[in-house]
Amino acid sequence: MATTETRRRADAERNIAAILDAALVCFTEEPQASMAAIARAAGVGRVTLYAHFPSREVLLAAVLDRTIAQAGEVIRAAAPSEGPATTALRRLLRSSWHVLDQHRQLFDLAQRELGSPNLRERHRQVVDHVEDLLVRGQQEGVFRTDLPITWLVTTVYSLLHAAAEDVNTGQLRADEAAEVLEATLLQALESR
Amino acid sequence: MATTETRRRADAERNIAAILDAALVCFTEEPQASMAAIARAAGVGRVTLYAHFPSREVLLAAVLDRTIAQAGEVIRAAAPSEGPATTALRRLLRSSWHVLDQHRQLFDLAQRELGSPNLRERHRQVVDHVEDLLVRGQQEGVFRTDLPITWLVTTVYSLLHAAAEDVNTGQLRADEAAEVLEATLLQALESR
DNA sequence: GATAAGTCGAACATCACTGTTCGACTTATC
DNA sequence: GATAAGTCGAACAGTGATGTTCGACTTATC
Repeated sequence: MATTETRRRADAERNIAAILDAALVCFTEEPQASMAAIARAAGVGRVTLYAHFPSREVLLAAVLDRTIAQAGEVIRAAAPSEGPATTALRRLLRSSWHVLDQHRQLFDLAQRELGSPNLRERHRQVVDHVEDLLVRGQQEGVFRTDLPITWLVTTVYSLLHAAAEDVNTGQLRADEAAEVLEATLLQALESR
Repeated sequence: MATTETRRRADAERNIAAILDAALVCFTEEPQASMAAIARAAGVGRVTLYAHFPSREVLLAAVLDRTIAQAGEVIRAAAPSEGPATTALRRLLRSSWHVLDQHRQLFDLAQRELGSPNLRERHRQVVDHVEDLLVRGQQEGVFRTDLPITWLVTTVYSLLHAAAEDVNTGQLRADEAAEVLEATLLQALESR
């Protein structure tokens, strides 16, 4: 698939994966994480890190790409355009609140550090799935129409993120998160 | 009130106020704002900044203290323990969503940069007002009781912050914010 | 209008992070 | 088991932030 010139060795491949894993964790839990800290977390020398990702910017972009791809897959798997909007939203929350939150946090970071105009495109592709679902719910008459649609999207992402944070700080159990989110969001979005 | 040894000169007093104003803005819109940037924003030399606030840490603490005090006053002015819980929440949102958001953001920053155990106390004093109000609403039977109270508090702060951010990015007009927040929160919290 | 208080720019030391180079070493791969 | 690919520590230069010091200057205050 990705063979530029010579094939990569197996251990290099493993290290790259370890670095991306570690970088995702580091970036999301501490946005200013240094390259040294990421290398340490990945169990890899700093030089090796730079061998694969020539700059912090490149690494961040790589992590972002990978997370966007994952988010895309997870959303597609939840089939947000199938069945009634409420049950579709339920499915989406159950399967992907965590991935969507990572995506959101990385996007915030990338926007600050890369100041990206083209980035917005890729972000849209993920956000739009949620927006489409909400619009569909409005057309079905189950979601409220008295507020701007952008605000409804914001509401979903905002509570998603809040739940993820509460899980991180131990205020909420991970297995409760989807349930609590569902109960809160469905009622908040419901049409009267 | 605060005369340690000799009285401060009027221009010094003015500069301190300008610095605190500028620091609040800088910290909330860019958490890693440098001391040089803050000094520039305050229209003051870097040395003057250090003359009044010997370190970044001290400055942040001062900004935090001031914001907590403001938040306390604003909340007290909204009389959250008077009248029905729903109208009290309405009053609180109308008068103080902006201040409460600044408080939240500064608290996040302070928690990261100062790693504060004692800070939590001061934070509590502000958060508790919201929590008390929510508990009161539960007792009155108007707010839902099927979710952890901590999550309800999180919901309020999270949407507060989301609205503030949407105002910052121009997605929401400042004069709409309170209304939109009110519509979303009252429905999300409502008991069935 | 004298004096103390305050401001400010320039320059300094220190520190942490970024990214790079080197050379020795290890390990996958054929 | 030879070779190329990959790892790694040490050491380097560059940058940008934090605090500090100095000395000249301005400005409240009595």
